[in-house]
Amino acid sequence: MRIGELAERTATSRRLLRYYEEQGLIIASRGPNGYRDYDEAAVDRVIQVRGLLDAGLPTRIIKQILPCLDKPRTIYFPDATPEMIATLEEELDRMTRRAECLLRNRDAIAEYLDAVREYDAARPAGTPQPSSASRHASSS
Amino acid sequence: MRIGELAERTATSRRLLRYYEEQGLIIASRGPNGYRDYDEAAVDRVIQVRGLLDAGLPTRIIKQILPCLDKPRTIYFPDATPEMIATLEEELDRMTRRAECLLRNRDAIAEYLDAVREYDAARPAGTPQPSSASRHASSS
DNA sequence: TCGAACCCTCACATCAATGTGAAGGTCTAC
DNA sequence: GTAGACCTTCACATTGATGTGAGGGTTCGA
Repeated sequence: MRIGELAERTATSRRLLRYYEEQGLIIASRGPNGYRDYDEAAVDRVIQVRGLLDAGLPTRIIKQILPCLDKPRTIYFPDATPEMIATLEEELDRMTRRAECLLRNRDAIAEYLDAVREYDAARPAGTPQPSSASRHASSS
Repeated sequence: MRIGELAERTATSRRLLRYYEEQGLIIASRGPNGYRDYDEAAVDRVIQVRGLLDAGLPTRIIKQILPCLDKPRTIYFPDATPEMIATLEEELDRMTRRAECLLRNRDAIAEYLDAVREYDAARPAGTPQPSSASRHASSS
């Protein structure tokens, strides 16, 4: 498929696809006219890249870890340099911490929303609003 | 405490602290000389902001959700506009998806690392490396 | 054969999160 | 009272992920 289709199927701008290629995150063969040519797998690949990017990893890191994540359980240790293993371990850590933080804050938001919904349910439309509500007390 | 101490205690540059303040993420009172003056709670606050930032939320959003996350279970619904609730719900979703992606990829990396370690354990130093290993087959 | 809809590269613009440094005030200790 | 270590604001630089547009080729259908 050409870049336009890939862009549409991954909800990613052409510009970004070219950028990802430039960063070595995806590869494309070229037709005789110079047009990029992608295979089916590129769709998943792009989606994964976007996921990692959205998860906060920089392209530099994604490029390093991507080969280890190839879906068809390809175990190819040969080019796993110790340096790269170190990067992976580090990033694993960082991701875990990031996810924890994310979930912690997410739960806090969810809790808040629940409380708000309960409040709204108990006090349907038109109920007078207290101009300024309970202020906090204890620290940290 | 003054900005220097806060910077040290949160491992955040002074510049960034001023930036967060500019973005409305933290507040500081001022001494008679114009120096910023932070209370104990600022430390946690900054750490939380950094966490959210690291989790991928832009300052714009953090500013909106931060008041709902105040630790001492402060329930103050009055200023929870419907618009803000919507933002929260949206962000909640986004965070959940982000966390999922993060964990999915983290697990994939962990799995890979485990496999590598097993491989290394079975084949201690000096074992000949196959120049190029198994390539994948199935698609997607 | 013309126009629309693709594609290419190149390059500059933008935005958020940061760094860095200049020019200057304040506080403290010697 | 002066040096050093703080602080202030202002402003420009940078980096990574993107947008946008110019200038130009290709493909295809009317």
